[in-house]
Amino acid sequence: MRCIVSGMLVWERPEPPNRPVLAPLSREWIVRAAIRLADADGLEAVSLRKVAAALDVGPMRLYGYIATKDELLDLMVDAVYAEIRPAGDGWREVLRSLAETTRQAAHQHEWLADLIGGRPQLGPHALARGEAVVAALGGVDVDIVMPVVAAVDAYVIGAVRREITERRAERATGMDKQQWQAAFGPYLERTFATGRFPALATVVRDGAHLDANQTFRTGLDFLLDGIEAHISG
Amino acid sequence: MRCIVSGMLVWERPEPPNRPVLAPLSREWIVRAAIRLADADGLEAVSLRKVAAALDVGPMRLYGYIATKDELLDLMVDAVYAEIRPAGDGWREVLRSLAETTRQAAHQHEWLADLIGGRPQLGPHALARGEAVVAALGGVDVDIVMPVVAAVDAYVIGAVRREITERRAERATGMDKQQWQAAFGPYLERTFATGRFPALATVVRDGAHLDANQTFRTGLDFLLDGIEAHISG
DNA sequence: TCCCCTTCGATACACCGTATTGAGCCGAAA
DNA sequence: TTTCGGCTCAATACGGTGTATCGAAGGGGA
Repeated sequence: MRCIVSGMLVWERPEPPNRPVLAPLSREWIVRAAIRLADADGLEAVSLRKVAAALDVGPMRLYGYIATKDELLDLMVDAVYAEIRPAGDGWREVLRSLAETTRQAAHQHEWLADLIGGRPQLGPHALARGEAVVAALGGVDVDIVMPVVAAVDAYVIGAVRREITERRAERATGMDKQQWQAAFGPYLERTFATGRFPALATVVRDGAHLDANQTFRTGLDFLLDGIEAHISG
Repeated sequence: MRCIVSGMLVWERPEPPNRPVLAPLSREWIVRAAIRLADADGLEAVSLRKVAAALDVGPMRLYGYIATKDELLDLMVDAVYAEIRPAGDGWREVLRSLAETTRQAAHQHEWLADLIGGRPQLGPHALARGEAVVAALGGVDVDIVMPVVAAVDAYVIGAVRREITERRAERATGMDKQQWQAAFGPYLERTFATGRFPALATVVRDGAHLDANQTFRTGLDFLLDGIEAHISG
């Protein structure tokens, strides 16, 4: 008697499940599949089951490469950090480039807005980004490099988050800005009509309305101007 | 035969489920219970089932007051915005107070870091906060009020997010800063020892290390200095 | 050739948000 | 006064989640 399983004869048994070629796998493939899902349908479309299905693999296979779903999210963020490489001459251009490329990355991967700043970034690509920034800031006093980079990072995180959030809200109601204003306009009109927010109403009605690019750059310029005063002033 | 349910006689039937006093409920109670849960055990401890249980109520009762869990989260954030009221004389003190009180709110409700900036804030308390800020900035050119407030908001969102994230990481590994450095120190040591991040290693080793308060205020001062140049310069 | 031991992935579990639906109550018609 | 129809409301049910468990399959010694 040789290796008869559960009493069935060979003929009755299905082909052995360990196909000679079991789908090869790697952390990178997993992360790429997850990013593909997130780019297409948002972060909530990323589940271990769906990622595994996209790779034609059982869900638990993934646990050979990652210990937890959070780790997968960390890897996704680190993969995006690989795209962020500030460039330019002088500290100001480097920091502006840092901010702009981060923003661009968030535009390409909107789910980044949900994760950025949400957990410590110690992955190789995040560190490489940090190295590139700090190296390019070589002329700056070593004692203020960290707070300066931290401030720019903080601003970018918050600005990107709000920008993507607003973009989603617009997309959710209709499709373009017209529809959004048509949807929320009445609510705000009604709210402002109560007279409880006079100053706010004035600013919203009379103030200049900047587009997303202008808003981001204006705030960034504020920050860089303030930094400049401490670096060269 | 009057009103006999499922063939049981009165004596066998339990007391009618519509007790004369069915637990009273309101949006505010629901939100308060949710915030209590989140304060105690983090955002992931907030589930409609647990909130309902805390109120001694069936989960579906909540849907009479909120349409979706996201709405509950919105209400939680708006409830915290009620605590945020900037004060002070002059635009600079108002904006600094705005940033500091927001940060304090996040310290009392760490889960705020997970939500802030993550969805449009149009609730009454958020609008009231906006009104207070804008009203206190009466002397500022109406065309730059919005970008200025947006910039400060963006910085605060990002800074708070990173700060809370770091605090959690420290708490997760051990309990205090010593333990954290003992846990991640070796990893960073090893990583820096590879020589791949020389500039970063230099800054981390030689640069001044600011605590959380100093880091927050330093970045905020950068931003406010830059704003000042545009307002009064 | 047999057996242990490791590996690994299918099954199972606890939990989630919420759609469905059936039961119970109220008001109107008979 | 009784009956019936519509409505409200919450218990059940459903499809999904992340991951612990564990039994089966394969490989390496004896």
